[in-house]
Order: sequence, then structure tokens, then C-alpha cells
Amino acid sequence: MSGLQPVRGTHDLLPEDMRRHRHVMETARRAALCFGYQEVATPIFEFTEVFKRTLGDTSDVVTKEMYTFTDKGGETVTLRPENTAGVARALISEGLTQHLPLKYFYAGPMFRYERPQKGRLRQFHQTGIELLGVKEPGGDIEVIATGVEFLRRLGAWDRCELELNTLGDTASRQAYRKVLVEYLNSFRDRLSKDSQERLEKNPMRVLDSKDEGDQKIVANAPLSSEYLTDEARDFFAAVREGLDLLGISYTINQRLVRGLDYYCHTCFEITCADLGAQKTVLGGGRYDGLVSLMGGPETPGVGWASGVERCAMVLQQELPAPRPIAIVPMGAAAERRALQIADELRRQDFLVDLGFTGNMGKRMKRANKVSAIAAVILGDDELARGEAAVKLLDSGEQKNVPLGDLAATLAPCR
RNA sequence: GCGGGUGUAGCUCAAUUGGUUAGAGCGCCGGAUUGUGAUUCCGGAGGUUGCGGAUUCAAGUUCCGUCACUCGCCCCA
Repeated sequence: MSGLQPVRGTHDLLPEDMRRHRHVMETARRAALCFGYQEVATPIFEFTEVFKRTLGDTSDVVTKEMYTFTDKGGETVTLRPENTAGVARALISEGLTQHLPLKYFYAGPMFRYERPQKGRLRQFHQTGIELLGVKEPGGDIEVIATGVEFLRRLGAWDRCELELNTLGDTASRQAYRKVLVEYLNSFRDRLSKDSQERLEKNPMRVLDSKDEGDQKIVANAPLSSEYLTDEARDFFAAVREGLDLLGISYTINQRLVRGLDYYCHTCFEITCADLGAQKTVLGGGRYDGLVSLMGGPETPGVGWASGVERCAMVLQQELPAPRPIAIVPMGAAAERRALQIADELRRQDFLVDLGFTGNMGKRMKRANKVSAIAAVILGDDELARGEAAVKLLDSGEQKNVPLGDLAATLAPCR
């Protein structure tokens, strides 16, 4: 092996992987399109402030995971760790708040400086949707339904589980947070070291600690559902009713939280058990505070993001390469003619493989190797008669056809 | 950032307690086969044993460091 390695946590997508990758993105895009979402692309890097301000100073993403550097103009820029901040920024800088509601889909690379493991990379890809300007619970329902439809189309939904929770509105959150911190503080010394830190920075996080001792304490902790305002309670009930109407099953997980302050009301995660520790395949929620936090007008938003690599791992189905038609010329004259024939067929959208070297045996071998569906054999005899021999490689059946009928004959091989 | 496991050919794996020139299968290239993709037969290329250091007469094998992968923690898609 050579000393040349890809940067840690990055990987190459060779054709087989790339087909799965593309299939995942296309499936997501198509599902989103069916719900009225249009594809957008924001830059893969932004001024560092865009992420710092939106993700908060205590989140892991900001404190240890950002790829940040100074460009030649002295600007501090960051490779995007997620796409919601970029979309929100675009909403403001493009003046799009005049055109609400907006429904956007995106797909592309994200970057987080983390320790890689299964399902976690430093450069990875996400698809996602953002619904902006809709404050009604119908927005949450539609966003979740879009994610479910995406996974359904992937053939993964029946192995997935949707977990749902509500964080409530600001009033609910503040009330609950106060009670929770009081409760946890009374057990402070018995909490794990990690959780003692969480208690300072992000008390809600203590709720989903994996430490056994923490879990015992958390088991008796006050529940967020008991501190919801009437509005927040009604909102969540409406979301659940919508999911019920759609026949989307879910489990309520009161310990499911989001780390960032601007999240409110609905949050959800879809996990797939056959993935290991990094099993969240799609996650999202409502972020009504984000746009205003960035300096724009009060604008509600809901959305989700889904990991393309994780989805690709969950994909069971084989995605075979498309099968071309191989042109097999014999001799210099045939080779010149083959160049033109290949060109004509390609203009008609046939997939055509024309080799560069080799005698007939070599070329037939290559045709077999690229799993060609048919070979078009051009020898002096055939050309003299204005014909080509067309051999179907699955059956071995072969017949001569006039060159003028080639496209028609090959039509079933398209 | 923390902890465990693993690194031998393109791939899957061998290589007695440290002992000569690190092997095999598959794959690849060429030939048997300048008008046919299977199979078969023959030949060939391909390795700084991840990298660096230490111990030793001698290291793929032992030790240390490092890099990468992997499983988990943290966190997340």
C-alpha cells in the first residue's frame, strides 16, 4: 500500500458506492418534490459567524467540530456542519422573507471534525428539507410525513422507528428547565462526571445520558410534558393527530431533546436498528427562533436532515450498473465505421461501450465484463453487405441486421 | 477529546516456540485462440508485511511510538 491516504474521515465513492449514494439522494429529492419542496444549494462554506451565532457557544458542533480557517482575505470561514443555518442565512440575505411560505430541499456534503466510526465521517452528506414561514402544526406533520415517505421509498421504513417529543414553547421550556435543574442539582454528587458538566451547559442533555447511574436518577425526574403551556400541549396534540390520520406510527420519547436553544415544539428522530451506535438516519424539529436569532424577522421553521451514508448502509437492494451495448469492430476499416455507429447510437441515448484496443476475443471479453446486454460485431463481410451482427449476450442469440435497422433492432436493449 | 480491537499482494487469507528467497485462492496482464463473451491449460506482473524506532546473530512474529481502520464513550445525520 502506498503512503497516499485520503484525509481521515473522508472516503472515495467508487461507482458501486456512488450508485447507492445517488439513489438515496434521488429518492429523497423525489419524495420532497412530491410534497412541493424545491431543490436549492447554499455554499458549502459560510462566514464562521453564521454557525457560531446559530449553533450557540456551548454546543459540541461549535466547540470542537467545526472546520474553520482563515482565507487569503483574512476572513474567518467555516465548512458547513449542517445546512439549516445556511438556508436561514440565504432567506435573509436574498430577501426571501417576502415570499413565505417556502419549501426547500437540499443535498450535499457537510463537515464535522469528529472521531470517525461506523456511520460517522468528517465529510459526509445530508439531504434535508426546510419549511419556512409556517407556524401551524400542519407544517410539522408535513415535514415528518415527507421524511417517512422518503424512507418508505428507500425500502427502509419498515425497519425504522420514529421517536417523537415536544420541547414546548419558550414559556414551557423555561418553566421545565427551572424544575429540572432544581431536581438534578439535588442529586448533583451522584451524577456522572459527563452529566455534571451537562447540568451546567445543557441540562436537558442529562435526560438522555447512557450512564446507568444517571438513568436511575433521571427515571424519577419531572417530565417536560407536565410543564407544557396549554398552547404547547394543543400544538403537540395536533401534530400527533395528524400523524395518526396518516397512519404513521411513532413512540413518544420524553428524553429526546435537541441541544440548541432555538429548537421548540416538535422534535423527532428516525432510527434504524441495524446500524450500530450511530443509528439515527433522519432527525429534525421545529426552530421558530432561528431566523430572528440571525437578525431576520420572526420566521417559524421546521425541517429535517438525513445522513446519506447511513441511508446507503441501510439499503438492502442491489443497484446493478446500467448495461451498455458493446461495439466490436474487426480491422481498421471497421474501427472507423464503428466510431460513427457508436456516435449515432449515443445520440439516440443508447449506452454504448466502444473499446480502444484489442482483437475480437479481447473485445468480447470486455463486453462481457462490463455486462453488456448486446454486442454489435462489425467485420469486413458484414460491412461489405451494409450489415452488422447483433449478438444478445444473455442468450447468445445472434443475427445479421442492416445498419439502417440497428437502432430499431437494439431498441429493447435500451 | 477518551477507551478497546485490528493492520501481510487489488480482494479474502496463510506463514511452527523469532530462523533461509513472505505463500495460496480469487482478480489482473499475456499466450494457447488475428470471426465470438463460459470452461480448461500455460506463462507473467504485483509486497519497503501501514510507517518509524528499539531488542536480537536473526523480527511479518517481541517492545515502544505513530498513522489508519474498526467497535464503543462524548455528540450527532
